[in-house]
Amino acid sequence: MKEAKRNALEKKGWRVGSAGDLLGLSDEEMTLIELKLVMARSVKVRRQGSRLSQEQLAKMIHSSQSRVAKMEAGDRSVSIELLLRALLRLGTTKRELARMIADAA
Amino acid sequence: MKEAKRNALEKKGWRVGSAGDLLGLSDEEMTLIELKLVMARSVKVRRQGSRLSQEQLAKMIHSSQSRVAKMEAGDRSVSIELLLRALLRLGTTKRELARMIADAA
DNA sequence: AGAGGATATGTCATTTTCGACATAAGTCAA
DNA sequence: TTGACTTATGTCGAAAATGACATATCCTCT
Repeated sequence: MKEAKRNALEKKGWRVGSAGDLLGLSDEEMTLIELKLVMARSVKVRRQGSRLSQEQLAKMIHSSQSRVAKMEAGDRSVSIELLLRALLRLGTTKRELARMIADAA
Repeated sequence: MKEAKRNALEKKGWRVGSAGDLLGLSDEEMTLIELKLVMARSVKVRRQGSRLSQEQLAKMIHSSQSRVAKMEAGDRSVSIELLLRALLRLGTTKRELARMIADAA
């Protein structure tokens, strides 16, 4: 993995290949991270496309502005469940979700 | 929703249409639940297809037999993340995951 | 410049999910 | 039947994720 990419991930709270973990993450873990990042980007694009503020989207999914911000930033503390909840609430179809996963990683 | 189906969900810990929640779950919440159940079934099928015990699969994903059992039972306490982890570890391709999501709900 | 709205970042108490363990309940061959 | 596996279910303290809140930063206006 490129150093710049690793640094970007670590900024978001991901621990990618720390000192004691010479080989880094497993393929499955990397796939999950990449999937989260794809979903995060999609949330942002879709929200902006719908001309909603983070605050408005937060209300729609019974969350908070700060959590939406973290979602879109790809923060490690955000679960796939919450990302899915947001995407579905933004009208993402199952077909689109499927495409998203197929494209991830 | 059919009463039998609701009862089956509640057995697994899901709260579907409790007394104070006359209208039941939102479409998005139902979709998430259905997705989890589809993934749960797939984990079981794939594990059995690979002739692995729950204990063996548990080790492969650094979890425990009881959690795998709960996964396959569609228990509410199991996250989509863990289900994804198991499916990926069982060799599920992104294409197959995509198909799974498109089929859900 | 300053005001107002949006977004980013950090923290915290509560809730959810976690692995682990014990144990019950199935399955099946000897 | 007995015994060895396997799976189901309940519980627990630990860890992760959550909504909420405060506050900082960033943009657009005027």
